[in-house]
Amino acid sequence: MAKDFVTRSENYSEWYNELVVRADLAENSAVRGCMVIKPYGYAIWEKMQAALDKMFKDTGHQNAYFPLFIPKSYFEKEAEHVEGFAKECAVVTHHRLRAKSDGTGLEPDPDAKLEEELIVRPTSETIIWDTYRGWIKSYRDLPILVNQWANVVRWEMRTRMFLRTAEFLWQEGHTAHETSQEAIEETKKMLDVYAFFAENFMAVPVLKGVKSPNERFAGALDTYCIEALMQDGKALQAGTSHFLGQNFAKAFDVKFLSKENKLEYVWATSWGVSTRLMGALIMSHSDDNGLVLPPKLAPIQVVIIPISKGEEQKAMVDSHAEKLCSELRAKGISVKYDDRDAYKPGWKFNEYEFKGVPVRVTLGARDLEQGLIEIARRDTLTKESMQIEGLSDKIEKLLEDIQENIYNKALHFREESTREVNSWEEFLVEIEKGGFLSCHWDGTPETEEKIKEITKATIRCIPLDAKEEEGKCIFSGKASNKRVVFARAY
RNA sequence: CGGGGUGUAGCGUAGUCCGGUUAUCGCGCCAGUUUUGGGAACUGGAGGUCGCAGGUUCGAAUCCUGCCACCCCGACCA
Repeated sequence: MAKDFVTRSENYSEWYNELVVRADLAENSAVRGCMVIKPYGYAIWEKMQAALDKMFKDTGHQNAYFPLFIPKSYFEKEAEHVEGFAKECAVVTHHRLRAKSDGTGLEPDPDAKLEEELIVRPTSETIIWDTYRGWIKSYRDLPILVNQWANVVRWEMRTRMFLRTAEFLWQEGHTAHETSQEAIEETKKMLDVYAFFAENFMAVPVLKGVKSPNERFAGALDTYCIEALMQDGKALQAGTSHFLGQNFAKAFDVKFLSKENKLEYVWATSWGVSTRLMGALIMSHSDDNGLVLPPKLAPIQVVIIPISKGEEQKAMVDSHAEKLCSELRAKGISVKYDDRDAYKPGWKFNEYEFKGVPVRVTLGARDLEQGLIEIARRDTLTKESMQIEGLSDKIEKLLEDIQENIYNKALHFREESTREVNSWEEFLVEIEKGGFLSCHWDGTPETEEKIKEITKATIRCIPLDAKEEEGKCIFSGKASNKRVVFARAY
């Protein structure tokens, strides 16, 4: 049991904050709203990046890099876009500091004021579309399929590590196409990539859908999203893929000559996932004993802990450990042998349990004399004695089992937290219990806005697989032909 | 940005109302010895601008003023 660790039921948000720090994932920095991602947390992010990056490249995308700074005037070119982001921009006004006249420190040098302020990018559509104008002249230049791994800044009022920080890491794909249809296909394709990643790597089941107009990205015609459900019953938007139409092409005058020799505006998409995925990962699987990681993203998949008395036993345990490590590494499994003398086995058990290492192997001199070892799995907290022969094969299989088990557990939770609601009275009761509520909605922003005002619940998405069904809006009673998903969200 | 709360060692804290020796205790840290199957024990030791800046006072962690940071609840959001 984790000592002095608050439980989820006692205080969910305190549980989350403490978990992030105690599992050594990240800590608050001296800079307001910005966190330090620590090596263990960053290692998880690197595994996420590697898997996503491969999928982007397998679907034909290339990486590139655009400037951190964007001239202010670029934001003025797309009206909806600027309205969405203006309130949370960091602005660079000077390029030099000088000593204050009273000797108390530094101040921006008035002589070094920028003629035009630079915005620290909150997202890169504007600078990228300004650049694309120079790249695109003909249909032969299309499509452009580019992704960028970067940091962005959004000056948020209230921040929480991984879920909402003023600076965060992400990737943003920006593609340019000849036709509307091709751009929409790209938007959906990348949504599928995200959903596949969430479910198969993170072991987090997600709902694929389209945002209602209220929740749409600033400047998009359609925003597709994946929505996950956290253990406290709140929804988390885990990734978005936008169909931008010709909005940015028009704002930045990006045209191409078609096969028919007609000058046309380019069709665009953008899509992104961020370090917020770390928050989704943490909140989906972890328990009152600490972090639980899916094997596919765990920096350490197997930890080996030795127990011995005296030099002779230690040598024997060491040699078994060495053999097991090399067998596991040959299978591409990341393994750590923790033979530090400074900590006792019990201490290490708790340490790795808290950090979510999927499999623990205890190599004890007493067991080894009988050819046995002990395997503990983090997801179920169960232990089992096994014969040492063929151990690496069993561990390989076990890692697959754990990956599947935590996905199924999360899926089961989501299914049991998703229910159909057919009346306003019922909605008011059910929304308090958390989870996804599948309801009829009249399709108007006014209704959505009122429901949000009264209950804090928003439409998370209109599921892509929603079936046609006659019904009445839970709020207005007007006709509706499909159900949408409501929830309170992060 | 509005409402509420909190700042004392790396972390958690006592002391603050009612100013007065060398700022309390636990964890952690360092050294040594004994230990090792679910967070080891003993002995010794290091570590403090009491959030910051002013002020009142013989004397301030304690009283006053201003500022800053963080947490919770709202509005906003990947």
